[in-house]
Amino acid sequence: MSACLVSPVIFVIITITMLKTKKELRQKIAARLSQEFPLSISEIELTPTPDQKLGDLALSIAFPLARKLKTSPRAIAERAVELLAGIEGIERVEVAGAGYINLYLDRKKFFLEKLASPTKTGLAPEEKKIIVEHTNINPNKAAHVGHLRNACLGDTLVRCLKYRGENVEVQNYIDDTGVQVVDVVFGLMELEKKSLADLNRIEGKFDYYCWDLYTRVSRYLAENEEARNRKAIILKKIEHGESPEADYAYNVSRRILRAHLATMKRLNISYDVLPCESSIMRLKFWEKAFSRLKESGAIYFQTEGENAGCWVMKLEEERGEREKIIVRSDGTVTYVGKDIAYQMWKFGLLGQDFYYEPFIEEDGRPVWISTFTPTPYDVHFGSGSKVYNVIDVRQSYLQKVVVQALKSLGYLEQAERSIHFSYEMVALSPESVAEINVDLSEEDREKSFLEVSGRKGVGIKADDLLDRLEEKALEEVNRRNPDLSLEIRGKIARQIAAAAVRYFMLKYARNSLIVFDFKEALNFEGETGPYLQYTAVRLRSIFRKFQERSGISCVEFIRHAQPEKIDLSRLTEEEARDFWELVVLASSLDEEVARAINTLEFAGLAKFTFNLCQKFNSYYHHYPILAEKDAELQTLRLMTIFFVHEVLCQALDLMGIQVPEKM
RNA sequence: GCGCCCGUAGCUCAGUUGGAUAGAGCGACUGACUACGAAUCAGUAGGCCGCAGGUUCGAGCCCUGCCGGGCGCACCA
Repeated sequence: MSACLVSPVIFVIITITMLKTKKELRQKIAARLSQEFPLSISEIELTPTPDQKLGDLALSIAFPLARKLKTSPRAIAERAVELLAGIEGIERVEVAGAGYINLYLDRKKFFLEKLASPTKTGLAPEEKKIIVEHTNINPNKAAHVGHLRNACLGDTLVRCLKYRGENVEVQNYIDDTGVQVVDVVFGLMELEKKSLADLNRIEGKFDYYCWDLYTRVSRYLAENEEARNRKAIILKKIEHGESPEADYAYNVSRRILRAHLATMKRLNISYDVLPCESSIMRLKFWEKAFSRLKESGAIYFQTEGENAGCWVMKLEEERGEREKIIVRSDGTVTYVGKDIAYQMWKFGLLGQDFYYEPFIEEDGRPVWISTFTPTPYDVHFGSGSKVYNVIDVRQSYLQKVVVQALKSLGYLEQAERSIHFSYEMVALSPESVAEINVDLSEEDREKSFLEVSGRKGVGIKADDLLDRLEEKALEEVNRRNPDLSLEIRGKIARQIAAAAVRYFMLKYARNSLIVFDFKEALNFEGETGPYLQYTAVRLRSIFRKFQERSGISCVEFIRHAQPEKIDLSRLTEEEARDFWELVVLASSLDEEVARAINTLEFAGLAKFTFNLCQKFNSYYHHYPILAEKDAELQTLRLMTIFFVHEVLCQALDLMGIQVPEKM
């Protein structure tokens, strides 16, 4: 809530005990109805009505009951209405249509309760410690838009979990010894003949430099078979920490990692710890996991067929003979194997931890990186009770293998609590590809969208996108607020650019493939991040002007207003409707967050925030606030938009969107 | 071939676990700034919810079969 203008706590005194949650209401309803009907609380579902005229909440239990009891739904609904009379906080109950039971809330009570604590009412933590792993970009090239989707989803999950009160640890796994890094090392050593000292003399954006080098190496390796053997030797040396190859890998991966962290910082995304694959290898996490997997029979040695000489695993619920190779015939472990060891460590099942040292400092707090040699720092990570892995849908099969390994080892609970937060990939529209100067094959040219490929250099770099957004935002800010200092204008432009990206990545359901298009991503109007920011800025502008004109802050003013004097019947029918719609919508943030976490669907949270802004903008357009002469009306409207503002700020914060001071 | 996902307005997408009259944004067309900020608002047009069956009081949502598209099924990560 630090992003907000005012404190969320207002001291409105409410004498009557209020209905805290929908759950309580359901319990009360169940208690009443079960006197006469065969019902349990799980069957009591309160859904919003399609129209405010039909009340606020609807029960449709009369339909299934009518079937069971062989009477008409209408008759049941009528009896139910009698039974439900006089529940606290419910003004009245009515039958509608063929047998819907509609509840009308006591508006004044409801509003005052919400105003007293605008955010954070019903949610409570459910886990001891939650680990969220996201971003995980190979440290061999610049971050691209696909990575942004991962990081935005992951970071929003983190923020929502923290809002629920969870203890969350954010991990960003660094595959610093994998083949992708090796490719770049190969390019530097073999193609460019650069010494380690030369590396440090490379000017400009190092991640961009490697982006190009990586595609060159990929092409070279595809064309030169003998070179692949030389690359394999480099890979082995890096895994065993031999000089100078390992030094190259270290140098490249750390430098690019810094670039990635800087990119994510532009989006207000940060991490607690950076576990490295090099640490997993050198501390022999895998060996430990391997012996356990062998003992339990989770994996077995294949002696015949095409997988002869490999350690393999089978997926339980899979038919057929398909085996997943965990250890190759040359004795080296595959990526999945390392991932199994890593997942075990996350749950604290290895009985061993990394060593850590500070890598960079963000907001006065160190971001720790794992090491394989002892350090003087007494910090520990891992040992979560629940783990979310944010990885795109293409890795579903491998994630299943990891979970299967936990199951086979007897860690059923941990297997149950290993959540693959999967989402569809980001592809590129032909128009966007045309802007980045890559030569495409005939085949690719035919497609309606193109998959991002680091190897081919097909991708929109995250920093390029952010730069373009900032540039465009700055133009707008310069035009609208020319009197602000250059520094402030720059800051606002950066905030707008970040909001545009974050909202863009969130507004699509996770199963929806995003075909990235510059025209859409660069839009600041309509359903976009800047629209949300603009709404919040206007709200604050009203509060600021209120204070300038009245000499008292909005919070103070509301604190001294006497709630019992609020008279909703003074509103016209139209205003009463608009007021109530706004209040009911704003009151559902908790539900939205709970749903987002449960379904891992953050598009709903994004749409909720957007709808709230739309409703507010419309309300604001219709009803004067500062210009309102009637003091009572003004107070009520001020209270209303104050409540909306609190909720809006909280929602924006959950999406990592900041509110600029001006726009 | 097997597995997972997706087909909703011209375009891009929502649709709260099966509820009442299918919603937004963009684009198109009309209107509204001597300002509580027009990055806004008010309005118009635009739909066999891929097709065909089924389940039931009720289906965009569940089941089956087609049609069309995407992804995965590496001793790559």
